[in-house]
Amino acid sequence: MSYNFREIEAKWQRYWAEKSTFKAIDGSEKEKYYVLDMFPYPSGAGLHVGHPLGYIASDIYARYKRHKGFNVLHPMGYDSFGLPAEQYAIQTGQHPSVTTETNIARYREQLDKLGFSFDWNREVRTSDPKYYKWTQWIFIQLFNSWYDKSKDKAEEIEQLIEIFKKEGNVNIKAACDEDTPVFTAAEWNKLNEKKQEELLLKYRLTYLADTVVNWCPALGTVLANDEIVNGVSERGGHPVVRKKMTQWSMRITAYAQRLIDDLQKVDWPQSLKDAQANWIGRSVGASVTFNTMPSVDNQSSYPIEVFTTRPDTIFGVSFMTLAPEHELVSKITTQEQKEEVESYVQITSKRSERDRLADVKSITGAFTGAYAEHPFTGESIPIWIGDYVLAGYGTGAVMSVPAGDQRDYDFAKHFNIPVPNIFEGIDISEEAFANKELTVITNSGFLNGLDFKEATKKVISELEKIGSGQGKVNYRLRDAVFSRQRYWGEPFPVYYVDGIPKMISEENLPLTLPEVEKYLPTDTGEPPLGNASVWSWDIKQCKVVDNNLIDNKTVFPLELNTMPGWAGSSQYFNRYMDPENNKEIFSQEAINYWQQVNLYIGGVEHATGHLLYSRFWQKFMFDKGLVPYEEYARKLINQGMILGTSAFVYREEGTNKLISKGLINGLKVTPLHADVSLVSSSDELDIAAFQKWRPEFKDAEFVLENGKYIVGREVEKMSKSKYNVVNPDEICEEFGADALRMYEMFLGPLEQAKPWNTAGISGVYAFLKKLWRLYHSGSEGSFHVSEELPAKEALKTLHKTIKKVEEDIEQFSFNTSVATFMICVNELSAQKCSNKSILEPLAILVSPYAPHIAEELWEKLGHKESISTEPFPKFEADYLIENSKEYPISFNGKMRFTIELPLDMGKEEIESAVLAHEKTKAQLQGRTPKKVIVVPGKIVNIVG
RNA sequence: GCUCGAGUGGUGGAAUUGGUAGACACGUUGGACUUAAAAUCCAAUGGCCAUUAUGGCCGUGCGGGUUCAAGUCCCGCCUCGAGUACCA
Repeated sequence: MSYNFREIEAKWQRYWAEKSTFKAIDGSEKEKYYVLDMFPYPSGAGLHVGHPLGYIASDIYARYKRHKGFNVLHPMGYDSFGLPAEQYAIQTGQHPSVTTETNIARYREQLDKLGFSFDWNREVRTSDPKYYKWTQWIFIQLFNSWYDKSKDKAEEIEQLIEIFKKEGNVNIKAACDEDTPVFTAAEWNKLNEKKQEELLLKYRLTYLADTVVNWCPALGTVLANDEIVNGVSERGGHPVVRKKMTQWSMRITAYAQRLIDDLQKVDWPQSLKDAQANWIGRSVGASVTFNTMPSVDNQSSYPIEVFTTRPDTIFGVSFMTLAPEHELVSKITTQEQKEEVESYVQITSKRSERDRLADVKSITGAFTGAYAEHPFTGESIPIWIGDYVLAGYGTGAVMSVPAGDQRDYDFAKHFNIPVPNIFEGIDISEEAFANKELTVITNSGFLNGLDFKEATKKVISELEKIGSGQGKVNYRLRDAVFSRQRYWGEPFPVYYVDGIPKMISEENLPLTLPEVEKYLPTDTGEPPLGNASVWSWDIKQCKVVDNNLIDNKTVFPLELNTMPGWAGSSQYFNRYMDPENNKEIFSQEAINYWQQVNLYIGGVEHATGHLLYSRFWQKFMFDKGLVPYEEYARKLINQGMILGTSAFVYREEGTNKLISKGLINGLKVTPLHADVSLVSSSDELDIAAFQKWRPEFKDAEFVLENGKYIVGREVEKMSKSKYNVVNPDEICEEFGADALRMYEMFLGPLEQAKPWNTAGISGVYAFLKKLWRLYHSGSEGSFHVSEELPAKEALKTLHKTIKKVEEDIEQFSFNTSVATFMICVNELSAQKCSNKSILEPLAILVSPYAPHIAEELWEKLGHKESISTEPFPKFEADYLIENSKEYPISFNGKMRFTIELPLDMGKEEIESAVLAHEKTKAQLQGRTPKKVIVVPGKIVNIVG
């Protein structure tokens, strides 16, 4: 009987599905363990071999944990809202839900072939109304909350209203809009409802605001910062422009500090934590207000607020710079400078973001003609505008200290502005001195002689005294724009009364996505939902619930934007705990049992997107008392990308000749991608198949070497457009899912990017066949195990393997455990081992990696139940005959000797041997011997 | 520029965290079985030198250092990759 993986794999996949083998039990007596994968967006291209890498790793770990006696939750679902299905709809008219359904079916089929132990009963889809009901629900909770900075916690908006009624907002410390006015209780109570609502919007955790957004005309939508790469859209590479729009935003900045601090609570890769901390970009400094000086043109004085990390250098200010977009620019510019300033503002606004980024070197700016008063010296400081100051960071204005900042220095030199030196003993004739640790301040009034720390402290207290500033922490992180002008996303549960947003009542959720005629913006430029005709009907239904606000006659407009891609993915991990619940987002029993994700595996590309937003939502839910942990994923691993090995043919320029790689020798050639499936493992191109694939080369001349056309190779990202995609289905067909699973693990460390090479799979395939043969040592390869007691040697091999495999899995070194299995099977084969007491535990060991073959062997060993919850074999050190170890000791590279001794003994032996050696050596060198100290198991230390 | 990370055979990668570098696998070469191929099995495989078996020297990006002992630790470079970018 040979290893027929096709039959075996189909059989066990059917068995698992029928018996619901991997169903996670809510509230089981067993200890819980939650293993989560980042759920995929079901794209039309299907899976390539790179996609399942993380899923295989998590599956191995989940299966291992089941063997270790845990009640494992290992769910899967789909992030099924998204742009590609919508774009396909625009092109073809096919409803995105149909496209999505088809793609999901294909994904499911591909996933099933790989033998994952997912609990499919818990599947979620973000585009399913039963699911997005709860995405909308969270949105409402955010809308009804504000952030109390004094408690560092989200609170009910009702509570805020009560405070406003009693004492206004003077005592409130909240995360709110910058432009929130101060008001008293009396003033609040006098306001009409609309005005009150407008003020409340400045406090709500999700709010409507005019924001400058990244507008992508080609995609017809707004993009978040993390959806833009190098100034163009991540998807499609279209240009992006800045545009002002009214949008929903999420007040994630309220949580900036907690998002940084709590990184300490999680076991995540340091690089990912760094990326998040950088993205949030905390900087400590002060906010300082400079007042403009009244002039002939301008009698009034305006305050200009700046943020600086170097308040200690305030006496070195020789000018101020505003971003060209700063709102004060038009107000303070003098008649004389008007023309120059306006033309400069014109030029900079025309420059695209991309140009601005590309051109960092050239220094541009214009003088406004206005001056500000220095808060301490009273000197007049010229106010400039320059595009090196960004409107979007801090206050869009800086106090320029050329002595301490290189950009200010360059600007000053370029425009002949003085550069006062405020650093003792530092030469600033060539460049600015930005190292704050290494100097003391001088020429700075009351700050003279102080270092950075002391001066900063002192200046802040002085600023506070004169009311011109205070210490401040600034974050790079912006509030997250939450509106998208798309069809295929969650509708907002929002309607408008007199321009004021209202939430649809919770019992009326979900507000389902309506049908539309076309998926493009309306003729009047409204988002695609504006095309829906059935929404007014929906609204009338709402009256049943919201009868105070909606009657049969009045139709209130609904929000026409939809939510962004990250909305649905910010809560799915908790929803898996209780996915069918239609009354609550999840029951308290479910969340209290499953608590949080123990292991989360996914790609690092979500570092500043999904992984940040979902932490924010979790913290909010924690504040609301809905979840027991402030962080939802205790441990996270980023699996590395599997890269493709692209193949190239080389066309000689200006000809239709394709030159074999070895014959290029300086010829001018254009490399062209060739589909990797047309190339043999020895890099030979199948010319006939290639011509069929690319009819334009039907008449091309192929210049061969040794009768072959040899392609060039290059490692690139695996992608359809590079024709280097390897399909897992084909691998499964040829070698089986078990071989694919083991090979993906064998390729290299989980977290590292590594190139795919199909040829290498023969090694693990041969291993599986050898493993099979180990259990089929009977005549003609029939199944045979012996009941005899195993040889010592075999026991040693087994226990060595148990130890290593367990250690490897715990450390996620799956690649080395595959090697361990190979060694194990080779040794057992050589020993002609067929003992049941060896082969039974071996099947369990292999089972997380190659579950199908393990189940089959387990059944043949006479077991009726699935192998999946069999206890993991116990390692017993006694079986390792290897209870002594050789300690090599070499001195000077010349003398070399080895001591063999038991592991836990032999201190004296080592000591005396080393001592003897040391004595000889000391004698040779004519000195007294050093003391020799031997640490058991840790070899030797010599102390002088 | 800044912040992380990595450089080991022809290739992917091991190395008990300071203790015999190159496990395991691919590839290559030779052999067995076969009419042949596939499959399978065996042997060799870092480089150089020597050879009658035994051996010798060099070797983990480069240059220093610590140590009896360095791929591993320290200092200074080089190269590549990822993230971020006029962040005040």
